Formats: sequence, C-alpha cells, structure tokens
Amino acid sequence: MGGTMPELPEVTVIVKGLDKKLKGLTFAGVEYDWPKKFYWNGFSMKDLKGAKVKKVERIGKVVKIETDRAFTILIHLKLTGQLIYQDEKTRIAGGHPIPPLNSPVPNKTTRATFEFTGGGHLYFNDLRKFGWVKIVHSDQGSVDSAIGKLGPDALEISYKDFAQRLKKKPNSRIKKLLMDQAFVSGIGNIYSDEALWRAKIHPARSVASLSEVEIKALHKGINDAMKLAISKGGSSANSFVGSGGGKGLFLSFAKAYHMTGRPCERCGALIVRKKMDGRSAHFCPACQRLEP
DNA sequence: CACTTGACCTGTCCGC
DNA sequence: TGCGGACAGGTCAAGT
Repeated sequence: MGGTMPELPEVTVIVKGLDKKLKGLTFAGVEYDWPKKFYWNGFSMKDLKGAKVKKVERIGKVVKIETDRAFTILIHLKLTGQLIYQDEKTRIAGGHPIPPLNSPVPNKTTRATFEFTGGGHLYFNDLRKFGWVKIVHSDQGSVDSAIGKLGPDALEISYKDFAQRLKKKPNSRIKKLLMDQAFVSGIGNIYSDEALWRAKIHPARSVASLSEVEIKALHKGINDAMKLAISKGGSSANSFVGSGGGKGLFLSFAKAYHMTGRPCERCGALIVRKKMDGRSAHFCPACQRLEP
C-alpha cells in the first residue's frame, strides 16, 4: 500500500484498505494529544468502547467510519494527514508522505490512536494539525458541515451533469472552480493541475470561454488523472521518492504538478508555476494557452 | 452579496 | 553553515 497525498485518489486508496482491515473490529478506546481538533459532539469513551466497525468509506475527501452504534467517525486529512493501521501481522498506510509512511508509530505527528480489541491500532498522524476527527450522530453524519454541502463526486459525475453545472458558473476561473468542493468533490490542487494539463486548458480560463470539446476533455482528464493515481497508489510501495536532482517530491503520475522547469511531456516547453487565487498552478505555457 | 485575504500549524527547501 | 523567506496537498472565518 503506498500513498502520496490526501486528495480523492489517496483517500480512496487508504479507505479501501481500511474497509477490509477494520470491518468487524471492536473499538477498545482512543487516545489523542490534540483535543482542539477531536470533536466528541456529546458522545464519550463509553460509547466508543465496544462499538464495531461496519464500513469505511470515502465521502469527498472525508474518511467515514461507520459503526454498529448511533455514531459515525469522520476524519479529514487536510494537507498533511496520514492514516496507518497496524497489528502484529499487518500494516497499511496512506496519506501525506511526510513523515515517511513506513515510519514507526506512534511518533511525534500522531494526533489520535484508536485501539481495537485484539491489539490492532489505527493511527491518525498530522504534521500540521489541520486535520480533524469528528464523532457524529450516524443520522447526522451525512449532513455534517464537512460533507453536507459537497457537490457530486469527481469520479462519479457524468459528463452531462458536469457540463450543466459548469454552465451555472460562467464567470469562474476554471481551476478555482474545480477545487470548489461544493461544485465537485474530491479535486484539490494536484488533480486540478493534472486534469487541466490533460485537457490543454490554462488554469485561469473562464468557464464561459471553454468549448464543448474542451469541457469533454476536462471531464475525461479528471477521470484519467485520478484513476491513474489510484492505480499507482494501490499497486506501488512507493509512489513518491526523494529525487536526488532537485524537487523534494516526485509523483510518478504527475504531468504538470510539481514539474516546474521540466519539459512538457507533450510539446517540450517548460512547465511553469504561477500563483493563482492563493494557490500555485502548474501548467504548460505552450499547450495550455490563455488566449487561443 | 461575491470575492479576497488571513488564519490555522510545522517542517523543508532554496537562495543569499 | 546560517538565516530568512517562500512554500506545502485544505478549508473556513473575517474583511472588503
């Protein structure tokens, strides 16, 4: 099980692993060192102990652990979260690659440790402490502020629905809109860059300027980029390596993201990075043009 | 209102 | 090598 970062593909990979591992396990307790981002919402340790995991699934970028009790556990990895399950025989890990996913646990980034009867542990690590854990009432889990307003899932939205929703936002810049979780859920900075590169669309283009052909390419680009990443994350022990040559991270599937200064795979022009709407956009200045 | 900026945190990398 | 600044995958609140 490998992993890179917590956007839709990475959350998908870790959630699939956890669903297999945790299903049927019984919580023995939890410890945490960052109460600020651990919300009980009226539930308590007494409720947690003895509860069984029914299912683990992904809602947007949120990890949802359903139990056989009245509560559900929601976890958001934000920028630097990791989830690592470990018992005597197994270890599965996913999320942000720092510290390395094979580091011993717990460690100084460990914010919460769920213990299961039988000795397994689920570690929630988060270097920057932006992530959170919420225990929510099962009936209210789907309307929690974190997931209640999410748009259609980026991997599931049809072309038709995608195009229709775009029509309602003609003035938005496309990259920013792609990352808006209320528009579609699951896409972050990496996959907006990757999808736009595939569709040959400049990140600052307005929605109104996009042709039907481009919108089709973008819909396909989202799917292709994410599915490729899921397949890499699911199959490779290390989908990132420290590169000797410069950049700290190398993502095996990336065509644009973090490829600043490297030749575009398609046309050879050098990939550039530009600050846009508070985030950095990576794109090919030759095949992703602002003006036709 | 819609849109932009700052805040939340800690660590790494890059240039001087 | 040391030091300061930019930057990091996300989201929400506050400000304009």
